[in-house]
Amino acid sequence: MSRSYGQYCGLARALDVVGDRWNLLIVRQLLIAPARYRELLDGLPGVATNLLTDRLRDLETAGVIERRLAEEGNAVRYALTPWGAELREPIEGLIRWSTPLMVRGPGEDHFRAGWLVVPLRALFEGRAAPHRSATVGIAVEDQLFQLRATRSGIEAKAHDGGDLDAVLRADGAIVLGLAAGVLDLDDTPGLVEIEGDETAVRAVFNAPTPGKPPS
Amino acid sequence: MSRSYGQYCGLARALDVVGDRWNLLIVRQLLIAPARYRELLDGLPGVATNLLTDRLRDLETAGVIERRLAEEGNAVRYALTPWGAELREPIEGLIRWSTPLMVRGPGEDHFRAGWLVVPLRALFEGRAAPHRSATVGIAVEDQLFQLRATRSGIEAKAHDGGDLDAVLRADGAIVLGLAAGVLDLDDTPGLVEIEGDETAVRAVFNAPTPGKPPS
DNA sequence: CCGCATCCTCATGGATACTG
DNA sequence: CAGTATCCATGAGGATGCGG
Repeated sequence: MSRSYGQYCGLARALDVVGDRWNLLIVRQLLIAPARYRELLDGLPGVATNLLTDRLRDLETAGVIERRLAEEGNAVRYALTPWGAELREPIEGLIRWSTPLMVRGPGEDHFRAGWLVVPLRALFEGRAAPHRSATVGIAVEDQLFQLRATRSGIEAKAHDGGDLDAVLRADGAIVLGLAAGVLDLDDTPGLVEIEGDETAVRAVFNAPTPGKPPS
Repeated sequence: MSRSYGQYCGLARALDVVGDRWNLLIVRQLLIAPARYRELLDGLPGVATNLLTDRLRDLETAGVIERRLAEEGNAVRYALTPWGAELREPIEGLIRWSTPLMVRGPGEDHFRAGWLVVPLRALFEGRAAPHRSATVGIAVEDQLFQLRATRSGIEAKAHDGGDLDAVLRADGAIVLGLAAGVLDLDDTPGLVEIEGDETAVRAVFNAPTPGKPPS
């Protein structure tokens, strides 16, 4: 555990628990689904093994995550506690805030399709959708499309002006007409399954109240 | 600036900007009010002067804060940009999440009355109040009182069962019957003024959906 | 005084190799 | 597979200096 701020302030005490490097990204992975150690390593490109181990221990003793022993032999599975799962709200807030940082595209950054689960749930299931409209852009094989979620439903159009069929199915899956894949958002904690090349799907999110890009 | 996560994920890119130590606490201070360098030092007990300088530069180049030259001579004043001010939402989320960490009281931690501005605004002005009820406990000279904000107004009662007068005035100030002080929340970015001993006021917040304390 | 810049020490993070 | 152990680079924290 890192050094405490020593401040009687909710934000400071929250950061004492989840403010260390990698901690919130670990929570992001477990918001997608409970995972094994190896799955976490793969979903957190760049993390060192000793750091992941340290952070998992810290988060466990803090009560954010828990180790579950699968009935199958001795396999360990990490999952969020109910309190840890409540980090979804501030994490979704940070994701909405990050919009101006996403519009420049992925560049050389790593990408995992599973990362789409959290913002997609924020936009289509969360509180943002019923309250105010939101737009999600999905780039499929270098073409950019926009999905706009309003109270009346989901509209889709190509970024260049042409229209596109997109359906939010009754079972919660989003099917793009270009058949890039099926995003399955049915049950908590949510799991994305994408048919075809995983790296073919990129997403750019427009926040409900977008701020100014940092130039 | 610290090392980038190198992940095309909204949370990772947000943390590339505000994830470094002290960054979100600096934003907290500027959510209270624009401030001079010296005021920031006082509102961030424990920060080293070189770190504060570094972080202020990082946040400025990232577009989160800006330096304003007051017309009075050469005084520098730091303030949030519009984009930086949108960090209020995720910060309030983290503060709500931190409730189980606050109930154990301040202990040896530092305290500044100004820190109350952010959560109080979250509870009484923000989205939490109209949507669902919230309870704020304020400890005044070792006595604990609870303020409960509902759609119908503000109720107050002593923690031990006795009643207490508390008024949310039309001008936005909260006046406790015990005359501990007046919390003035009138205009953005909000300023707290407390009459009397600053350290006499402590606050414990109950989140709308409180999680389990970490034992 | 204010607003930093420099210096120093030590804890932490990162990459790689290794082990039960 | 699920971590440990090790080594090195970096960053945090405290003290002090310094120009305006």
